[in-house]
Order: sequence, then structure tokens, then C-alpha cells
Amino acid sequence: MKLQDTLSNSEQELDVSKKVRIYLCGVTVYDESHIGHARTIIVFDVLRKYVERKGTEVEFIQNFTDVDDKIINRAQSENTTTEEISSKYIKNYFKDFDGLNVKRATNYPKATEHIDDIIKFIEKLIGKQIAYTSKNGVYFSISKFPEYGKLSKKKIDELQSGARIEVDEAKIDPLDFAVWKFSDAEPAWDSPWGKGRPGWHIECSAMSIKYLGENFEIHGGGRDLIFPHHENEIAQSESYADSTFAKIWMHVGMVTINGEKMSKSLGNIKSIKHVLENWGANIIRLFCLSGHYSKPIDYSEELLNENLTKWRQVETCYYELIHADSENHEDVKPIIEKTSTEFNNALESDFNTHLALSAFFQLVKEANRLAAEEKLGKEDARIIKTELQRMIDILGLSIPEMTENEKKEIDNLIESREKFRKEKQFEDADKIRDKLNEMNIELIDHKERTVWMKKENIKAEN
RNA sequence: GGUACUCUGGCAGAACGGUUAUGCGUGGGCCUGCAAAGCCUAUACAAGGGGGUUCGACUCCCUCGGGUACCUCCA
Repeated sequence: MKLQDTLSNSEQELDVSKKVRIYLCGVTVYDESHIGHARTIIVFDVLRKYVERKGTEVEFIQNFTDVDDKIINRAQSENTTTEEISSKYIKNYFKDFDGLNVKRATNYPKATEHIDDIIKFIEKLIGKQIAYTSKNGVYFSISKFPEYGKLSKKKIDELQSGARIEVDEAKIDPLDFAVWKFSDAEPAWDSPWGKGRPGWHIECSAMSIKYLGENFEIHGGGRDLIFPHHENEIAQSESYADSTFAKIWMHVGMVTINGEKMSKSLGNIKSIKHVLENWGANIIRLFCLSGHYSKPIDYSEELLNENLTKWRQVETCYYELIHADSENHEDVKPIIEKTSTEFNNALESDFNTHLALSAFFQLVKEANRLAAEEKLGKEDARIIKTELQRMIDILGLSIPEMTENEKKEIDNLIESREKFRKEKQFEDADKIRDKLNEMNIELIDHKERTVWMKKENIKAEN
């Protein structure tokens, strides 16, 4: 499959004939995760599920940044320790992302648990005279990495002239960045150069190389990480290893709200918790996948509602397939083949989830058409459902299973409603229908029979 | 100011140098005891403005304009 690589600015072939190693820059755990984080992580979740579905093993590493100024500040303002802040928000993270049906990564390394690796990493950089010690910390010297700027396509002299950061006089070059910051205040660790804590970028270099090796397949994150985070990671890692770092750099566009980036400073955050409560995982996932991953996507109730409509069609389809029992039938193989091919081709071609969703909805629509026309035989339904389920799995959607008892109860109620209808006692029949509706069961009356479906309860719909 | 990306019908959003994208919405219809759901059908003079290349451009080039992001922490 082909993916757009930020570094070469071209599509690169992802080799799926052997294990695919992915490193995704995760979150800094100092606050609740929001829908912007969700988008990036959901995109990678689907990518991972798709590759795995092809039969290729995926090693998926996603870090937690648990040492950082923001965490320290937060701990101070809440009068607690950084450990408590980070563990609280890690717990929170898993609650959110398990709720979003995101498969757990192979490993979630934390910076604080890799201080030794980070120190060894820095030692090697110092040994190669690529990093140097100054009065405030240890710095990476960008002049030792002539390709600095290659990822973000920035020219070093332009960066310097435009820099609005206060220049630290102890640095050789204003663009040099800290790999180790001296500090006696907790959290701090001893190092050969003095007590302190790691700089932001170094953890990802040290941990990605530790877990995935010096050159792995995909390194990703949000677009806003291209500079300086990923630029600096490349500088460190390639200097360290004297070889090419990640083969493909994949960056996910921002979630905007009214056209503006969702960010804490603008105060326009939609937390995952909030959106999950109101819309549920399926609709959020459809929303996040509704545009090309590299482009921004604008958050709005209107768009979520559109995805709700689509999700209802999927639910209907699912239950129609389960209950299918028509005498007549139509050859469904061409439909399955067409939509399945389109779905795969879309993902193969720079992971175009929007087109993949189109194919998915087309299959849904065809199945619903057959059901409406009473042309859906048991066997047809079975093979459509197999393919539909495959797509659902890759997209990470889920339709909750129902217990046999629940089904029996529903069947019984439908049966008594049928009796009332035959006897034209519509008031009693409608009472039963209302009762079922309260259980989120919707009835679909076909000519000869009634099919039921369980609707996911979406709070925002009411 | 610099750099990158972006500008498609009411909304969302693709592909492609020449063929209807598609979905949502909207109108009509089918089904139904009535609904709902679903289906069918119709609907959009669409390409930010202006130039150019071309037999032909939404698609390539130039230019002007709008937007967003990054240049500081950020998914």
C-alpha cells in the first residue's frame, strides 16, 4: 500500500510482506484528551487494523510523555506530585480510548521509565560531539546535522531570523535544543552531567529506537508535531544511528472548530469524554474517518448528525442481514466484489478512508435495497454479512451483541403485536411497538414479516 | 514577515487532462392499518478571481485574493 511521506513529500510503498513497525507520538498526560487527539489515534488504529487484517504483524508503539513543564505546573497548581497527575491522566486516556474502541498498542512506553536509555542515548551524542553541555543543560548542536530542517522544509537561516524565542546565551546556536535540562526540583534524575530531566524530543528518539530499531516503517503523529518535535527527533536519531530513521512519516491533519484549530489556549476543546457521552464511539469514528487524514476536519454537530444518519443505515443493514429469509434472491457476489475492491483500493491508495467509507455505505445500501425488495435470501445475507463485518472490524465500529433472552423477549412481543394487528386491534399493537421503542428496539414492517433492530442510544439525538 | 497546505454544488467530500463521483439535505413516490425504518426517483448552470498551456482543464503553469497550520507548548 502507498502512504504519503512528509519527508520525501511523495507517496511511498509500505512493505507489508513483513512485520510493520509503527511509532506514534502519543499525548502529554497533563489534562483530558480531546477529539483532536482522538482523530490522530483513530486514524492510526484503522491503519493498524487494516494491515493486520492483511495478515501482517504490526508492532505498534505509542508513548506517553509523563515528564514535561506542563505536568509540573499542573502538579504545583493542584498541590500534588507529577506522578499523580500523569497516572491520573493515563488512566483517563485508557478510559477514553477503550471507549472509542481503539485497540491497545503493543506497548505504551513512558519517558520516566526510560531515563537510563535516554542518558545512554545522550552519552553517545556527546561522544560523537553532536551534543554539548552548557550551564543550563545538554544541547543538541544543529550545526552537526547539516540536514536539519529537511522534514519541515525549513531553512535554518530563516528560522533564526524569524525566531521569537528568547535566546539562551549559553547555546551555541539559538536553534540548538535541550536533550537534558538541569534542575534540582523534582522530578529530577542524576546524570553524568548533573541532576535534571530529559528534554521533550529525546524520549521519542530513545524509545522508538529501543522498541523498534534504528529504522522502522512508520513514524506518525499530528501535523503540529512536524516542527520542531519530529524535526528534532530526526536530527537526534539519525545522528545517533548514522542511518535513516523512519521510512515513512505520516501526519494527521488538525481537528478544527469553526475553522480554527482546537487547542487549549483558544478554549475550544471538545473532550473525548464529552463527545463520547453524547455521540458514542461509532459516530465519532465515522466522523474522524470522513475526510482524508492529511487534511483538517471541522468539528460540528451537523457533521456528527450526518454520520448518525449513516450509522442508522448500517444498523438497519446489520439486522436485516441477520433476519434475512427471502425466497427470492439476486446474485450478490458482484456487489460484494465491487464494494470490497473499492474499499481496499481506497485504503491502499494513501489510506483514503473517505472513499473506503463510500464503498462501505454502498454495500450497506445495496443490502438494504435487497431487503426492501424481499430479495435477501439466507445464504446471500450470510456472505454479505461476512464482508460487512470485515469492513466494520477494520473501521473499528461495533454493534453490540444481544443475549438470547433479550432476543426471545423481543420475538414474543412482536408475535403478540402480530396477533393484535391481524385482529385489527391497532391500539394494542401500537402499545407493544411503543414498549419496544422504549427498549431502543425499532420495528421494520416488511410485507410478510416484521424485522427488529436494536438502535444504539445516542444521547445527542434526543 | 517566512514556510507549507488549502479554496469543488445548501452542507460534507473524492477521483480524474475529455465520461453522472458519492453521501447528507431537499422534492416526489413505493411499502404500511398508521407510522418508523428502508428502498426507488428527481434535484445541484460545482469548481475563489483573472490569465495562460492544450483540440480539450476542476485536474498542468503563472498571477491576484481568501483561509488554515507551523515558525513557542501542542495530536
